[in-house]
Amino acid sequence: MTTRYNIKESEAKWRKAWVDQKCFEVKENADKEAYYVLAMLPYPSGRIHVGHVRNYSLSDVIARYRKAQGYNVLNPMGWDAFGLPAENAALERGAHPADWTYKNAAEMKEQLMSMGFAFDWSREIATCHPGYYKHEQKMFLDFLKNDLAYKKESTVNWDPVDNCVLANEQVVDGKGWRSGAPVEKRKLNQWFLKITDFAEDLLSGIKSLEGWPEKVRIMQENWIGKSQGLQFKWQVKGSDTEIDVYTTRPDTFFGASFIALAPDHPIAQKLASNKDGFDAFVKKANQMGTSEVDIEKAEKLGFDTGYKATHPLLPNKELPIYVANFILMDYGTGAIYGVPAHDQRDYDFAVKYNLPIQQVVETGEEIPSSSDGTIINSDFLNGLSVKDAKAEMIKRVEALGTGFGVTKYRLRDWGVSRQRYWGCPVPIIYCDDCGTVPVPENQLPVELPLDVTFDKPGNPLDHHPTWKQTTCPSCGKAATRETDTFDTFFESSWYQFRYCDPRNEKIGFEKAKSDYWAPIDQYIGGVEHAVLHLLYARFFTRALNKCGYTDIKEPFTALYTQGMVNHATYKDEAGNWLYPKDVMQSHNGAWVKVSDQSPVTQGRVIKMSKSKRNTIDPQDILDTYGSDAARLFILSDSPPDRDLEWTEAGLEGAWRYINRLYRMVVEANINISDHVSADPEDIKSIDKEMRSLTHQTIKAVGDDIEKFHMNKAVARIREFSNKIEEELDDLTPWVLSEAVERLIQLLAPFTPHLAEELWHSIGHLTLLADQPWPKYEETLFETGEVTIAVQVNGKMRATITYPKDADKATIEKIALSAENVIRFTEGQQIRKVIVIPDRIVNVVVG
RNA sequence: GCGGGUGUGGCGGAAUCGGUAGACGCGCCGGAUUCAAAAUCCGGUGUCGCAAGACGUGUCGGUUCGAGUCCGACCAUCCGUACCA
Repeated sequence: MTTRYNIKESEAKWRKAWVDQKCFEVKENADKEAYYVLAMLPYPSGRIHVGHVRNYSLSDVIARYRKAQGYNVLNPMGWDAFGLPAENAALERGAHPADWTYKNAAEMKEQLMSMGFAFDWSREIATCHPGYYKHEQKMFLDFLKNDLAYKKESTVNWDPVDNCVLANEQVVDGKGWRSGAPVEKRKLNQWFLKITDFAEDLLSGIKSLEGWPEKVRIMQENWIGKSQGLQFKWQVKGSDTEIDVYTTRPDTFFGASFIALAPDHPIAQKLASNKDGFDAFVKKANQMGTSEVDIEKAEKLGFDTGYKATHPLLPNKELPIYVANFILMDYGTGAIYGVPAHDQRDYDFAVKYNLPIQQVVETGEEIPSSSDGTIINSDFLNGLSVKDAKAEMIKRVEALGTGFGVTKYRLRDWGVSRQRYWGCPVPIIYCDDCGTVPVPENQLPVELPLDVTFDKPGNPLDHHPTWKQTTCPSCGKAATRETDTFDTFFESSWYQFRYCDPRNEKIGFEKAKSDYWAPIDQYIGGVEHAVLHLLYARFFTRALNKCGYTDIKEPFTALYTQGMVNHATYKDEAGNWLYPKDVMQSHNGAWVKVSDQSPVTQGRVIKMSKSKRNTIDPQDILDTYGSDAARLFILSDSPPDRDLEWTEAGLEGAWRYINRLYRMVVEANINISDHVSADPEDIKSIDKEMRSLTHQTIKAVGDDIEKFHMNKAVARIREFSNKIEEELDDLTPWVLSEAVERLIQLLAPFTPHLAEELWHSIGHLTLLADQPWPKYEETLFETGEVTIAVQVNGKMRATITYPKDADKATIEKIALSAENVIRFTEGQQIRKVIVIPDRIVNVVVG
C-alpha cells in the first residue's frame, strides 16, 4: 500500500493551527530581541503573481528561521494602495478606484493567507485608508514647518488632447498613450521635498549600509552624483549679460569651443527670443518627453543665438552661444561650455555645427576621449595631470574673481505633486488674501471625496463640484484646496514605521514602539527599487528625524534584492499569445493548443507579463500542488537574486519530492521515543557517518539561509534526505530518528506545512513553528581522511587519500607514487612539486 | 545615451580563499514493476573518442605551477534612468 500525503487537507489544517494559536502575531517584549523582516509591500493589482510568491517565500524563510533562533520576529504585510492602475481601471471599466483597490486587496490577502506565510496580519495596513494617510499629511505639514517642503515650477508631460499630465510610462514614442497626440512640455507649480539638503548625508550614509548589496550602494552613489567643479561667469560680447556656467572638467577650459544654454534659460530667452526660428526651435525642443532617456537619445539640436562669449583667459577667443535641446535648466546652472575633443556629445554637436575641435588632454586615445592624461595646448596648465589642472584652474578663476570651485550633486529635489485623484491629498489651502495656508492639524485628514466622476479628462478632484471649496483657516474667507495629491512613493517611504504601531490614531507611530522594532533587520524586494524608493525612504527617515519622530537614520539595515520571474512565451498559428495553461506538449514533444491540438510555437523566456500572456496564476498551483511545492520550487532552483525561470516541470519535481519525503518518514515508522536508547559510544561506522552528515547539514543550511543561498540550502537538504533514504535500513534507530527529526526541522522554513505534518507524525504534540532551531556539534564533523587532486603541469591526473594532518613530505610522496602520476611524469624531469596540504598537489615537469 | 547587473551541459544551477568544473534538481536514455499506463524504484547522462585521452565556463588577449574565479578589451542580455510600482 502506498502512503499518500493529502496536501490540501494537511496544509489547511496547519495554517489554521498557526492562525488559531496566533503563532506569528507579535508584541513588543523587552525580554526578547526584536527581529524585523520586511518584504516590500505589494500594489494590490488584482491577484498575486509569481513574483509576489517569490518575494514572500524569501521573507518567510527568514521570518521562520529567525523565530526559531529565538528572536521576536515582526513580519508584517499591507497594501501600497494608491496609484495609477486604479484610475486606469476607473477609466477602462468604470470601477471606482476605492472599490477596485479594496476588492483586489481582499482577494490577494486570501491568496497570501492560503500560501501559509508567517505574516502578522493583525498589523495589516492599506495606504489609501484615511487612517494611514492622515499621518502623512501631518508629516508633510511638519516638513513645511521645518523648511523641508516648498513649491516651485517644474516641467511635466502634457497631453494637449486629453488635457492632462502624463506619467513617463504613458508617453509612447513621444505621443500620449490614449490620445496619440504629440506630448508637450508644460510648466506647473508643484510641491517639492528638499532631499538635496541631505545629499551629503545620504551619500556618506551609504558607507554604513554594510548589509546592502554593493551594486545598490554604487547605484545610489552614482544617482546622488557628487561632483567637484568650477562655476564661473562668461561675458556676452556687446551686452552686459553674464552667463553662469558649471563644469566638472575645468582642466579642459582651453578646449572650449561653444556655450550652450537650456531652451528655457532666461538668458536664452533674452538673447534669442526675437531671432527668426527661435520659437520654432523651442517648440520642437518641447515636443519631447521629460524623461532622461528621451532627452539623451533624441537628436542633439542647437540654435545659434548669433551672440558670442569672450573666453575669460583668452581675450581674443570668442565662443558662439547656442541654445541646445539637451541642456536642462534643472542641472547645474542650465548652461555649459562644450569641449568637443573630450566629450562625445560635445563632439557630435561640434561636427554637426562645424565648430572648432581643440584637443587639450593627451590621453593616448583618439578624440573624443574623456580619459585621464596630460594637459596640452593650455597655456599655464600644460604638462599637468587632469587632477592637478582642475585644481589649478579653480585657483586661477577664483583669483580672477569671476568664479569659484563648487561641489554639486546630480540629485534633484523630490517633486511630490501629482495631478491625480487616487492619491493622498496635499493638505494645503489657497486663500486670495493669506496665500498658501496649511490645513490645521485638527482638520486632518483631508479626505479624498469618493463621489467623483471620470467622464472628463484631467483630475477629478479639480472638477468635483464642492470638494475644493473651503474656507481659509486663517482669515475665514472663501478659499480653495490644493487638488494635487502626493506621489505614491510618499506612502512607501514611512510604512516601515507604521507597521510598528499600525492602529495609532493620534500619531503616525509611537517612538518607543518603533525604537523596539526598527530599523528593519532585513528588507527584501526587487532590484528595480534600488534607487528611487530606497533613496526616498532613506531621505524620509532623515526628514522624520529632523521633525522629531525618530532618531533612526537608516531605515533598512540589510537589504536583499530578488530577481524577476520569467516564463516561456507561446503563440498560436495566427500569432496570438497563449497562456501556459492553454498549451501542452504532445507525445512527440511539440507544443500544441490544449483545446484543439493545433500547433503552437514556443518563444523566448521573458519576464512574466499580462500582455505576453506568459503568466502563471499562483492559485492554480495552490489548487493542484499546494503551497509547499510552490515555495520549494521557487526557492530551490535559482539563487534568489537572479532571474528565475518558472517551469511546470520544476514545480512537479518539487511536488514529487514532498510526496517522497512524506512516504519515507511515515513508512519508516520513525518515532522520537527511539531517542531514549541513544548511546553515542556504541554505534556502527555508518551511524557515525550519518551523524557527521546530520550535524554538518544543520550548520550548512543555517549558513546558507543567512547568506540567502536558499537554492544551496535546498540542495543540502536533498543530499541529506537522499542519504537517509539510502541507509534507512542499516542505521541504528536512534541515529535514524535524530537524522529525520533534524531533517524535518531544517525543512520548516521552506516547506512549513509538510514539516509540521511530519513533526507530528514522529510523535510531537506541539507546533514545530514554535520550536527552536536545531544545534550542531562540530566535533561530530570529523572523518579522519582527506582526499585531494594531484595535477601534472596543471592538469588533473589522479586523486589521493591520506590521513588527516599528514605532513607535506608525506603527501608529496603519496602523490608522486600514484599510478597515473607516474605515467605522466615518467622519463621527464620533475622541476617543482607544489603541495598545498588538504587542497592540491601540482607536479611541474618538462 | 548614462549608471548597475548577469553570461558555466539539452535546461535551472553548484564550485567559502586562484586548487578534482558540472554538487543538487529538471529533462532525456536504459532497466525493474504493471495486462497496459500513471505513479514508484534502480542505473546512465558535458562534447568528441572503442579506449587512452583531447577539448570545454559569452568572445579575444594577459597574469600564474594552476584561472569559471584575477587584469584588459569586446559581445549579448536584463534592471534603473527622477510622474509605473
